[in-house]
Amino acid sequence: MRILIVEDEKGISNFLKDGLGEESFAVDVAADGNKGLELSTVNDYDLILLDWMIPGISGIEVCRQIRKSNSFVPIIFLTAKDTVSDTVFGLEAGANDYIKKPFKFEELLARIRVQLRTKEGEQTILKLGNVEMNLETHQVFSKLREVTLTQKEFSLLEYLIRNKGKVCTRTRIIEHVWDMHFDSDTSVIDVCINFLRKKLDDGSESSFIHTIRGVGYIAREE
Amino acid sequence: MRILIVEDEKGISNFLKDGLGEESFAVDVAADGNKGLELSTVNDYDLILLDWMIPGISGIEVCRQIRKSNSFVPIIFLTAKDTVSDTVFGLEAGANDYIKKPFKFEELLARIRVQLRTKEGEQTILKLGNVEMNLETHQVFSKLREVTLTQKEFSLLEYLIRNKGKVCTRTRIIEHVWDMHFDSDTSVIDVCINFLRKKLDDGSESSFIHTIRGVGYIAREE
DNA sequence: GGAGATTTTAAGGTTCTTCTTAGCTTTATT
DNA sequence: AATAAAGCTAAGAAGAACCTTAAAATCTCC
Repeated sequence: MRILIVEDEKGISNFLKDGLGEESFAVDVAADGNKGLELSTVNDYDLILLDWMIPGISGIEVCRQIRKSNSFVPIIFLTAKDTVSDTVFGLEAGANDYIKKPFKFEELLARIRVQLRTKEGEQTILKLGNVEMNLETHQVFSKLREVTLTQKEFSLLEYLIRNKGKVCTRTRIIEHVWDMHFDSDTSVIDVCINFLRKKLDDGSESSFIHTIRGVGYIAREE
Repeated sequence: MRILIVEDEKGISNFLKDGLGEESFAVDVAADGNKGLELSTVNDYDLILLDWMIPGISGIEVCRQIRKSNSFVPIIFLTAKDTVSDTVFGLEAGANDYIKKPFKFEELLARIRVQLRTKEGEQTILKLGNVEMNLETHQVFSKLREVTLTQKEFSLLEYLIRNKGKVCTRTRIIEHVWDMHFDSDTSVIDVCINFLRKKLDDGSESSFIHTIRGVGYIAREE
């Protein structure tokens, strides 16, 4: 799960980044509106935390722009104000929720979970054949035995399983899991796939991650 | 499906070439305006990606020239700028769409698909007689039995089936399935057709890929 | 700041794809 | 029936893509 924080006050953004990191979200931070908008177009976030008052383009305008580009990513406003008109403005601009500063971290977390749940349809467990991954606890089981995966391995597996039955091209994988955009000459994917297969396959059996030569990989049952 | 990329930054053009290759497009690259214009007159592309700022003739001028020669090939501009006037200029010069750098690869892909009118969901499965190909999973079935094809075999089959009932001349096949650097005096097609027939036909029956002597091939039911 | 873990790079080996070649078969023409 | 042209097939060479491993670089957490 990947979250973008658009917030100029270093104190708050660090606090959020650390807190959310501990909850095992991948977190990016943008310190102003322009940067925030750019990151949100380039990357694929599961949720965006947007401060109302930021340098550059205002939060509300960032929100409007994102919606204009046909993205339905959940957006939660962080606002110091609490007037009715502001709230209305925010929701009209396409926000899903807002929280008034100062807030308790637990409360924010609860609201984030609400947004992600409606988006994911309560899906915290992904399954494919013998492999089961719990997104909340970050645990992975293969044939009921627990397997320890690193961050990268975990996201790669998550991407493959979310797209099970479809080919994941190398380019798509690099974009979604590594967040690289114009770097085609790398073999990180091969290595990471290698690790995954080693950790998840029980020796004899052939991998459920199939290679499609010249294209990419696909996760398939059976 | 064949695409021309006119782009001087090696990093970007390589990235695009690889990514589109994985989506089973045949891709040519031109590093400047003159080369781009030349290739576009010599070859028959299904779509052109045109960078705005390139050495030699500018992207916009290339676009104008192509249109002047009465070609209606879809053109998508890659642009770093985003002012209204630039967009207007581009569209006036005859572009069909434009995308602002930096962009997500999949967004570009979506726009390409729109131009080629092969929207996802509509055409992910191609059928002809007993043969069925799923473009998303890269799987091919013949009489319900799965068959493994290589990249080239896959693209060739795709081209034949997309044009089912029509004669595909050798020249067209070479142009659309292979990329440039090809002398006409080669028998790659024969060989590839041969493989396809072997893999897809169940022995006794005659192939659904018919040879038209002196012209090319045609895929026909029954 | 250092130890350990993670991630990336690099290189060699292996496998698979693609292309070429060449001899053979079919078809068309005289 | 002979000849030529076009296509078919098989086998092998060249090349690309992938796998594997190890070591280097980077990140994390005391």
